[in-house]
Amino acid sequence: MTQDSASPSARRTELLEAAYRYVLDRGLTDLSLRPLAAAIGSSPRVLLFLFGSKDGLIRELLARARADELVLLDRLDGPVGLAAAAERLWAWAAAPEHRPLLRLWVEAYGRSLVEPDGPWAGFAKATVDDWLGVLAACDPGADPARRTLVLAVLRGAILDLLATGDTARTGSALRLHLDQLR
Amino acid sequence: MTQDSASPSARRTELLEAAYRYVLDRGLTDLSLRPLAAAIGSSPRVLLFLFGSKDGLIRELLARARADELVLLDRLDGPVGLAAAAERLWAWAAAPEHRPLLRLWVEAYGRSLVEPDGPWAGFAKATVDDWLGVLAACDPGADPARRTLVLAVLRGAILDLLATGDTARTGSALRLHLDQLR
DNA sequence: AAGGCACTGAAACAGTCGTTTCAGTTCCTT
DNA sequence: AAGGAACTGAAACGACTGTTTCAGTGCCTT
Repeated sequence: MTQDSASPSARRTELLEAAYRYVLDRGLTDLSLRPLAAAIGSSPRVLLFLFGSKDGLIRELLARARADELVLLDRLDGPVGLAAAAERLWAWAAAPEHRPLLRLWVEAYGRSLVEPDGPWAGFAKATVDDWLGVLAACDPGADPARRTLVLAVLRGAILDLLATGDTARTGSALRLHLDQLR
Repeated sequence: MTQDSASPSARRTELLEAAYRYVLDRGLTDLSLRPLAAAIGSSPRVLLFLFGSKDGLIRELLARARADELVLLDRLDGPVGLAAAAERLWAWAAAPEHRPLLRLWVEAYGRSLVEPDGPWAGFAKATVDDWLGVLAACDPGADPARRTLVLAVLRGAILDLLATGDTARTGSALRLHLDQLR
């Protein structure tokens, strides 16, 4: 009757991609099947058939967003050092075209803290581990506190940037930290 | 018929306080009038009468949360220096009893980024300004980039702490930054 | 005593929600 | 030709949403 995530049929991935673009600028919180289906040329019936439930769809959307993030993280897996890694991560995060993804990220992060059950479960923790893992790969043998600090600076600067749009101020704060880092 | 925020009647502030405690551990996103009213010994009718609308209630709840935060910020208004201010702010943020407030804060922050209209409007920007203003008061004449960096470290560490609960690692990351700061 | 103000209960309104039921398509395999 | 997947449309289900209508309570002031 329904279908789980094991068989990513063509139509399924096509609709997931369309839904992903949809939530990137409308957010996940008020997501509703009927408006979503209408916007991406489908129907609630089909979405439910392909994803099992709304929660199933949301899980896939979160996984899709995380995949977008991991594509970036995989591009700097060499042991280039903490400062260089932070510099490249910030260059990516500060790019205007990635802002919808970062907004979605903050939304899902907050949601998974308040509502530990449901499809959000573990999202916040998972992304912390993702980033810390990459930073560890970039600078093996470094102090975990150092990695945690770099991650905090990046995340805090992203929060600031998303709220104020002040690329200059947030960027100079980050550069200040990079200087302290070497 | 209804009543605006100009006259904070006794019953009104009493219910607001009860509702505030309620959202502190259930979150704002799935807030619904009937369950809320039942939990705090009221009725949807009364909440709507006292706050005008659900959005009005949410606005008041966000203002209430921000007030809680400002109480803290007001306690260190002397020009004690950036490092000392950061140290005290972290001591406050890392305390377990403030975790519900911080969770609520992240939730509202993310929501106000995705949905710039409605009662959330401007919440993220407002709290950035709040904190930056306090840091400016603690260390007048300092480089704005320095203040932005300190704020980013605090916020990033809070995000990490909320997701992982790892007080030791986040705390040592923050102490590392404090050392670099002096 | 009378009027008005602050508050409240019960019920209904119109709308949306996720999900299900039933009934088909289309297409590929045997 | 037959059968079974994969997919789809239309409509309904029950539950829930914020909000409104109507009808009251008490209580304080004049």
